[in-house]
Amino acid sequence: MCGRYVLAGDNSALSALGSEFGADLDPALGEHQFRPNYNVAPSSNVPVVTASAGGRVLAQVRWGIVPKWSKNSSTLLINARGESVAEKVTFARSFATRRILIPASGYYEWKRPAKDPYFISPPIGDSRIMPMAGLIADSVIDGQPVHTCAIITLAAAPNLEPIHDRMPACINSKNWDAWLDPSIDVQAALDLLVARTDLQAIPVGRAVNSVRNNSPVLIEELRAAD
DNA sequence: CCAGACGTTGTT
DNA sequence: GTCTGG
DNA sequence: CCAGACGTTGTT
DNA sequence: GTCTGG
Repeated sequence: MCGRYVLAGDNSALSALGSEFGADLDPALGEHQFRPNYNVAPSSNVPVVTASAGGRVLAQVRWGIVPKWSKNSSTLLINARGESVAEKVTFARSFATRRILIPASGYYEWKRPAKDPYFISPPIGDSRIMPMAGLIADSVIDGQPVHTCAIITLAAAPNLEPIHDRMPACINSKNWDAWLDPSIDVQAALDLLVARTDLQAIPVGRAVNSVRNNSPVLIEELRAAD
């Protein structure tokens, strides 16, 4: 699954990324500054690329959908299974019309049973960004309407399976346009979900466990003693 | 008809 | 709210 | 996802 | 054990 990830880019990097996606910064963000985040956790606000009337926008939404039927806000849907996302009542409408890309440099996984943490990312030299497939929903949190998102997951690629059996779905860059287009067929959108086979996993230190820790050190490969 | 799930992951 | 299970 | 609180009254 | 916070 994907319950913690990394977005190393700062404001300028994300602006550059924005142009890569053909996206402008959401005017609603004002002078908002994006900072590199080596420990992105559920319930935090994350940058996402969405389609908008005028083209595409790099906006900020809260990670974790709180379903409308949920009385408290403790039900956080941070992932949606690609195998069923188009059918589940909770996700179907969002999947059909509100697909997004969630920029990431890589993500963390905790290998059971010891919960050894790993950082999983594109190979060195490859594009430093790995946009994950996601969707947006409208939630109500503390009585306020909030845009929230979830990351779509698939069965893990064979090389990652020893660590965990799920992984975030990605979209080939040539298909970003189609993915973000709310008018394409649901089946066509499903067909764009990819379980990348070229990601690399490296063991990292347990410092990543605590979200209070947030620095590039977290994604350095663990050597010798833990 | 009403009750209870509705989501994911991991664990039992 | 809406669907499924009993 | 994991970490850390989870409780009250009164005192500093 | 379970909930909240990050």
